[in-house]
Amino acid sequence: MNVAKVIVDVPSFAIDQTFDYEIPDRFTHVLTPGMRVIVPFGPRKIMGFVVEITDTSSFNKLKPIEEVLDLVPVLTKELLDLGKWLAHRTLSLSIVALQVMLPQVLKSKYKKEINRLSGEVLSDELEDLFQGRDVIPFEEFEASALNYQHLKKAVDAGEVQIDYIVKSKITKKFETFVYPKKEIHLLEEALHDLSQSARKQRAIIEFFIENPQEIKQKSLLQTIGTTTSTVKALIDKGLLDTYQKETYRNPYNDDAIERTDPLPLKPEQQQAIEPILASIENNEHEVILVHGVTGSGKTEIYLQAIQEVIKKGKEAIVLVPEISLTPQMVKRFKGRFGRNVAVMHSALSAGEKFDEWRKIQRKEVQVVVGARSAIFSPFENLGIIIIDEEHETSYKQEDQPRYHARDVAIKRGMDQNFPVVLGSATPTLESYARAAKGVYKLATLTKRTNDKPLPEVITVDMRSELHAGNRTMFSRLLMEKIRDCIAKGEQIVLLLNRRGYSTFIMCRDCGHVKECPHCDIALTYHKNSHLLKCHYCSYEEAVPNVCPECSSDLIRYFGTGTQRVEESLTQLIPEARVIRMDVDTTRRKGAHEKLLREFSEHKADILLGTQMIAKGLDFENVTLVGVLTADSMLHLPDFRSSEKTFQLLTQVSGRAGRHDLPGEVIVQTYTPDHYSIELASEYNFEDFYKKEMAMRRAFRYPPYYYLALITITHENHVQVVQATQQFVQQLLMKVGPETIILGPTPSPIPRIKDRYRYQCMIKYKHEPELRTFIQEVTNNFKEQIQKHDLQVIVDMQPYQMM
DNA sequence: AGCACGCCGACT
DNA sequence: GTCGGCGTGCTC
Repeated sequence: MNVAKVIVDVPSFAIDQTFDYEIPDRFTHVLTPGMRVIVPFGPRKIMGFVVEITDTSSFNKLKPIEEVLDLVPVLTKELLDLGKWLAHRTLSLSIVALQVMLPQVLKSKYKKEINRLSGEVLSDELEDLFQGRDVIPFEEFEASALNYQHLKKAVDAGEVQIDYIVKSKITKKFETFVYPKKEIHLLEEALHDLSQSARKQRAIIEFFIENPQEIKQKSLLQTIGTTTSTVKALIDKGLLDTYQKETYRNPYNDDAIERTDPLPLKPEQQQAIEPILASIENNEHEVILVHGVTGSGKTEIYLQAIQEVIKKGKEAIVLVPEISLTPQMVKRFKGRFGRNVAVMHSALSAGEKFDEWRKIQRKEVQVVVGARSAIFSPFENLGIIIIDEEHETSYKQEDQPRYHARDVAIKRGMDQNFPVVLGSATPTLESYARAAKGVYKLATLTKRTNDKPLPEVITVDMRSELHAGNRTMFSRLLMEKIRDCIAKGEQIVLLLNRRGYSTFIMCRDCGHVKECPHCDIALTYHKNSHLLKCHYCSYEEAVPNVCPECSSDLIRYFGTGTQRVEESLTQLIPEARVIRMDVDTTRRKGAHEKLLREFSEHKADILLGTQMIAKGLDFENVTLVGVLTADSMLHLPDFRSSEKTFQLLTQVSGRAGRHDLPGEVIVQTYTPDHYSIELASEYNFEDFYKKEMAMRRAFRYPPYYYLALITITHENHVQVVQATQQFVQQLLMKVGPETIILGPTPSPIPRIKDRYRYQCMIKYKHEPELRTFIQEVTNNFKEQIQKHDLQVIVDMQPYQMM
């Protein structure tokens, strides 16, 4: 018998295994592993992935597969294996691991319908519900006053039947094409017969006599300057016809991008590319860390390495942090490889993502440039994976499956024998330490390609500003420099490092801070809507006029949102034209690019923004970069806070003076002596690395120790504390003596959406069975999880301590 | 997850 | 008696 092993779309602990199904004869020659199918599961129908095809099953009665959704597998053999590995690595459900590799539109939706069987007479109540229709959505029944018994009777009597529908969300895009239905000489004849007054119709016929091929209706109408009514008239006359053709959406207009040629490499670049080329040449897996200062030409190295890969007929994946932030980056790749590039990015619509994904699946491109999830691109002949800005935290997915794209890249590289290139001006300590140990190869670029020195960094101690009576957020030096700059017609980038801050409201009399009633976190004030919102649940409320605690009307708006900075900036320097970039001003699609374009066209003097302006931007005319609050991250409960501060300062400094004009950086801080700020201002990565490594060693953090974070949540405070305590105790009995388990402690946000959160942190050096142990202990809580709604969240390499 | 089944108290 | 609420167990 033909048997398919299927991972079904039920995200549950108890269902996390394959289920066997019989393959009906009509599918035997069609069905291969990696395809999606619809299978009966209990009383319902659901989607599942075929992971294996065999001829035996230990079950004696198998249900048949209902339907096959794909003609070509959506997951390759490699990706199926990768999914298995991913589920194990991140301790997540197989179905979740497989789903994450596919574009959103391939996920299924389920619907329940009540179908009336022909010829049957229903009860008056049911007739009312159907209102003459044959099928109604199940929700209509649920919303009605009828009870379930009533429906069941009708089902048992064979009057109606409940159908379970699997809906695939595929949205292919179609465009209308117009083509001549008659031969040219017949068209010429028709031209004679057409009335002289039908000028537009004549124009169209003349057009087709010139170019008798099909043409996109849209462009035809544009060139002629008419509307569909004209085309329709000609169709009615039998001269033309139209049809719908599937097309790709084109979010980036490739044709407008100018092609570029490889640039000659400088000696340092040449040295850096050697090991990469060697690894490509020998089909040998190798991780190469390219540590290069900003402007040292890392991208050109990537481009030329990819060129080599393409020459061998293989494919390349390039990961970049957040692509919409760097349209310049996309342009560089499209400029070199043209239509051979697919772009995968979170700002694309679901349909656009699907189109790009299909270009990869159909092998129409050899290069993918994309954000984190592009690491799962279904290439089958990979020759290289490049991760640019390797230190970026966005490569770690913060919900299930909690994977790090770097780990996935290295796994694919090892299995398929190709190099993985990690590039950064500020590598993570983990990667740099591995390079130092010789696990990775290290290539260092110390010179900028334009031979200009890195901009000078001046730190300003904001404490002495305060002592001198300056209570604004701008130091006197920064003000002076900004005015200078504007006077010279040069531009400024101002970074407000807002992480760790938010705008909240506080009563000045009693100190009361308005918090979310469902989460233990201060509500954030949104000026546009004049509402207080919670960033963790969807709660929002109006801003109170008086303090709810003490009825004082002295309510103060705290924190330093970009809006407030913008306001005080325009107060201090009225002539400054400011572009503000933050979540509020970039929410709309394309808003990002628009703001950046305006700035590059010098429609503003100052670009003010959060982290999103720190990366990858390149403006000729920017000579001054100001960091308003360099230390706002330092005090967060995060062992990486020094590293993140160092990285951010280095990145943002690289934004100044990239071209002919020399640049300058002003860093405002309350802790000018902190090593991450001091060393970043000297561009001294080596010393920072040594210093930070010593700290990590002392406090037993990565890269000396591995981490795992277990968070347990429940509505009841006492139960969470108890459960977490038991979890820690049970785990302690299993792990080795070297392993440290900290906790239980409340999570940094102790309550979200009315659920209390406790966590424990595991620090370990060598614990090969840890995953099994965690699974075993979690299993002991099975009952509490299934019956009492206890939640256990495991994060194997946490980046955020929440 | 989501569905059916079955037990139990409540209600006209 | 019948209705509906909730706990339990199962899904190839």
